[in-house]
Amino acid sequence: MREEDSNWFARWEDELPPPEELMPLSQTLITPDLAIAFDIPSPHTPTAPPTATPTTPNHHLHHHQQPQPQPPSNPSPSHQQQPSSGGDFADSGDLGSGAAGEEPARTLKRPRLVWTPQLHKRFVDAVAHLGIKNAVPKTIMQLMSVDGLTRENVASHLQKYRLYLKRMQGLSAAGPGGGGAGGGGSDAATDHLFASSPVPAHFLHPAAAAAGGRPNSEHFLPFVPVPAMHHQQHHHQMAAAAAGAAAMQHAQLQQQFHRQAAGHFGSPPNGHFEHAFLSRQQQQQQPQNQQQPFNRMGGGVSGYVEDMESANASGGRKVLTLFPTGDD
DNA sequence: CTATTAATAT
DNA sequence: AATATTAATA
Repeated sequence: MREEDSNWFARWEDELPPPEELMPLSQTLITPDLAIAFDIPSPHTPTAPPTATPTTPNHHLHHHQQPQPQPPSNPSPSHQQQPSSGGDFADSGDLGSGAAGEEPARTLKRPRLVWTPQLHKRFVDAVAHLGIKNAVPKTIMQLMSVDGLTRENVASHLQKYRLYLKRMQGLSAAGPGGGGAGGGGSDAATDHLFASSPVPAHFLHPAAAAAGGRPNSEHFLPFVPVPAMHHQQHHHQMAAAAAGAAAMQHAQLQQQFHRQAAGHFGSPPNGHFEHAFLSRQQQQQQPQNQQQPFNRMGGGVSGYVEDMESANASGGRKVLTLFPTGDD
């Protein structure tokens, strides 16, 4: 137990690849152009959209970072969204009456971020590396270097993560002595995702860490090898990846999901996954056009992941799934 | 004014 | 339930 404490950070670097090697993390941003092209509607129907047209989960939006007006250079025919049977474009008709006459297209809403175990791991590593003190959203986000990740994303996750930690501490301290039924488990269905990554000891036993060895970096570790974001604007640029690589990732992801979130969208009859990933995508400044040949690969992988789940009353939900650096 | 956290909404 | 968004506060 203690030993781990002593070297937990010795290997963190091992797990966290330097930015130089920072594997092509990927970001998953919807392509505004695509959306616009498709006339993604912004149904101002706050009250339950009708039955059909689930593809219009948009309401209003207002905030931050979305890379510049994504170069429309993506008029590419990569419409391979969902091979739903031919001519399914029918639904793009005029979805949401509002679409016409409004220009919500410009302001696109970002798909929900899906915290994959990998992402979460990066998160935990970053938090651990920073130490509870500095583990604030912004810093974590920077350390994670996951392009596309926003501060709010991290903040939200952090909030939940803290709750999880607390829950664990409570259980640990008070002793699960309860019958077990009411106590709630630290693993299993209660915290599926969180349980998948080991929580650094100091997080659970801050006292012990402080009292004994204090592996907390807190002051050393120059980290932040990340390009650094100066303002609050990221630039996302899509780079075309090798089709093979992308395909592989795709396959991997599917596998992963099958074993990890198998209960989420793996098996449901109406659950489908159409995940795609990008490749290199750090914050770089590039001419606003110059999009690579994009993913016109045979597989049909898009630069972002767009998945709709009709399992929710929310209607269509786009899911953004970032991809981990591949170290794991 | 910006970032963080807590609360709340979807 | 998992994330997002808002509100209040530091």
